[in-house]
Amino acid sequence: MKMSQMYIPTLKETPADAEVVSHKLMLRAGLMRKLSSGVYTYLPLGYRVIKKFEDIVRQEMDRAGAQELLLPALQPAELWEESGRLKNYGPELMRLENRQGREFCLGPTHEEVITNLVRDEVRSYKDLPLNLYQVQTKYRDEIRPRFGVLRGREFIMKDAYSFDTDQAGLEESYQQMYDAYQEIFTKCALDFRSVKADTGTIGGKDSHEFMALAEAGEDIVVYCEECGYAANLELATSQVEVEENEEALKELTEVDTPDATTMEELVAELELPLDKMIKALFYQAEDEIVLALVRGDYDLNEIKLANLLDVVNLELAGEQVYEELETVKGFSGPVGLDGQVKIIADKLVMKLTNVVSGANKVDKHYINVNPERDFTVTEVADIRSVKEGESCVECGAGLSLTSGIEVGQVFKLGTKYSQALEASFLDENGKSQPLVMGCYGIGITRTIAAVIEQNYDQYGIKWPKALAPYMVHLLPLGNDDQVSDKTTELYDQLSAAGIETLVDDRKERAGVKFNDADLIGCPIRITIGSRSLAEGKLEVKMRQTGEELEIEADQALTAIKDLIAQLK
RNA sequence: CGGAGCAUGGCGCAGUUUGGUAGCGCACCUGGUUUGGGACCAGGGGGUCGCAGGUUCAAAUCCUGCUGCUCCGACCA
Repeated sequence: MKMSQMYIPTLKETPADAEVVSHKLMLRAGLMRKLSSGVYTYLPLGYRVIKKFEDIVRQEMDRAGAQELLLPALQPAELWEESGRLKNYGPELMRLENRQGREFCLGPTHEEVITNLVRDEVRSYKDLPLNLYQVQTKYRDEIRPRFGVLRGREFIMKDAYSFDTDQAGLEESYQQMYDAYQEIFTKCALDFRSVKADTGTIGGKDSHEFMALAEAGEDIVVYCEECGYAANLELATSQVEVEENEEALKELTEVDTPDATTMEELVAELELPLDKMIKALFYQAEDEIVLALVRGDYDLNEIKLANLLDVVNLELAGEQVYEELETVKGFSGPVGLDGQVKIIADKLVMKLTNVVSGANKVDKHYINVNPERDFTVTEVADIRSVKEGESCVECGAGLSLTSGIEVGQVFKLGTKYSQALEASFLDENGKSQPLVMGCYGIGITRTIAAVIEQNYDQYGIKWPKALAPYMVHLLPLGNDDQVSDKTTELYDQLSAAGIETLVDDRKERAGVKFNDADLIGCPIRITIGSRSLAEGKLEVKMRQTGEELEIEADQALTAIKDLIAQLK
């Protein structure tokens, strides 16, 4: 393709509102433009990359036995009412109304629609297993879109749904998808990990996320180098050694702690370490009030708490809760509240001796608080977030934490949707059974951004072979006839060989062409200049490695094929 | 939703404090010179200063309301 005929609006300056690398480079390299917050137009070059990735995904999905279809983005709200998610999905769901006042939503995911389809069409176990997928634009009414395409209101996703007769079938379908995902992300040369994950509002039992490791990621991956354990921080667990404390129990005493409403202030006021304190947080867990306790040096893990309580909506309690329980924000604690409210304590809290907690009075805390003696709890559980260096539950080695971008997730849904939407089939005995489902998503646009986050330098993008918009970028320099003849000849040869090639035939100076080539990031750049051409040579620069070499002009095609074979 | 900020030509910004006929760089168009890492000279086009009110002889500038966007937080398949 000739650059003079293609719309590739590169930017010399970085747009002011771009924060992360992938966002900046996608704008600068002319891959996309913003229409409004979290909504982007994909320009020809960007759309090429998207199609490249979609094709890899399609190829692997088809290979795994899934069939492509296309479901509507516009969905009737009743369907979501039926599954119970109209409420549970909450404000994230992009809702709209037509002129008759009929309610619709724009699909953030398609469990309802696909289940609705399948319940009408699949009657017999003979039709199963079935795996259907689509590549589609999804919508989420994000409170705050950010990081370009990493968190948008509109984004492209591949989603697949499997239907099986029983749990064993689901396990198999799940494994097939899991393996396909490994294949897909490996082909993109992504540095990724599959991790155990929470299922959130999608629901279901087991789930894995595929995480591209990158600074810009909004998720935290906890992993063990020794045994390969890996989980999202949302549900990661660890072992923590606690020394048996032989200390004698001291008398519970109320002390003055003026204005010490945070853990840090309390540490300063009482001159005691964080691990000698109990952090007490009130939560509104749907209809119930819960007091959650963690050791002072830990963060409470809300996902773990929500899962333990089996609620979808969990948020920090409001002012009226403190009034009802006659306690004070910043000075709350479990002493005296047991029996009045459900108290969930982290395991580590129960091992504490003579520690500090709020006295439920303004400017007062208790010292020498002891679990069991001074308060009892409803339940003891793991509700803290793992910290770096703690021991792996599988093998005992030290755990590491790193940030990741979630590029894919697989779920064992089970019968959640098939029961809610009454999607069943007749088994061998003529008995009606709910379909056993799985669902499997890949964020197409997000993966592109993740790939850029892992492959760039100060000059621009360094595309891996599989996603490069063009494999070869020809840069003819000057308006020498020999140069343009050689360029045309090589372009024709490459095209005939099926090698996608971009030719910078613009009337631009060398510097402009070099800089745009670095920015766009095609793996192989070939400079055709009169200087080296006089010696029968072409200059090659490999974008991924920065390696520069010369090749014989009349053997160029063979040499380029070899170079392509070496690319990652 | 809480806090902060921004909105001036396609992009990046100055001008707003102290009201007086809208400017710079890049990009774009024309001509010329250049031509291997974002050229130079000369000329040129392009802006209801986010929107709506108000104050004033006079508003990009002051006041009120609204909208959009960005950042921090909360939230988040």
